[in-house]
Amino acid sequence: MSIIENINKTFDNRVRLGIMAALMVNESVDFNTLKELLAVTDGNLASHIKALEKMDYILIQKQFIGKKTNTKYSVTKLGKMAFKKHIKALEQLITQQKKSK
Amino acid sequence: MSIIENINKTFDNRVRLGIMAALMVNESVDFNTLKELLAVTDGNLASHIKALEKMDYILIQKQFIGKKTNTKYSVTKLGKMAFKKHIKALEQLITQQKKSK
DNA sequence: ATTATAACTTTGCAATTCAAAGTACTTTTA
DNA sequence: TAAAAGTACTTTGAATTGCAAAGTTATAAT
Repeated sequence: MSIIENINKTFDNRVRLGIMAALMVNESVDFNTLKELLAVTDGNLASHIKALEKMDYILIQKQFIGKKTNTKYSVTKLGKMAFKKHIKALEQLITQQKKSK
Repeated sequence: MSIIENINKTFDNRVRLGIMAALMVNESVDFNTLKELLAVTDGNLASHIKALEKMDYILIQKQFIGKKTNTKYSVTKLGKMAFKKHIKALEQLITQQKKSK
């Protein structure tokens, strides 16, 4: 059993990690807020969002704010579990003990 | 200022993250131990090691154990700093507060 | 009617990742 | 002593990923 097998490949990327982190601490975050937060182009953001949605880690909700369209995202139960597992794996990785032998 | 700018791109990869983690808690680790620990092919490991060495994050030391060649690696001061900064950024990312407004 | 905003999709190139094969050198084994 | 095996790579090549830029659709403001 390798020490890195619990590290989720989906979260290898900084943008996806950032999206997930933002959604873990906020009930929902919209497209432009994420875009600003992560300093990425909209095409790039959209593609990472798509990747997370494909994994069923996040949920897309389209709405209107006044007369403007607004798309917001939230993390699913599965996404929460996956992210927590990832963080735990990172912690273990970092705090692992020296192995003797 | 983006919330992900302190996340080090070099550590986006699980293998490199694993190498660094192993070297942070062990004074040195040799090639075959890393290979086993991370469950990668030797070519793949060698290339990730090379990438870390190129950044001056790790140091290569060749020696003999008995009659066998043995290559071991250790983390440099720069590597330690970079890794710690990365971990700190991850922590901040995860524990960030809801921003109002 | 033109311009702007939102949230994309498409395109296409560049960088990354990885396994597999090849290499050089040494050592062990038959 | 010839063949096999181990160490630590390098090289090759193909697949995947990442990204910016441009294009798209639809509505809204001017």
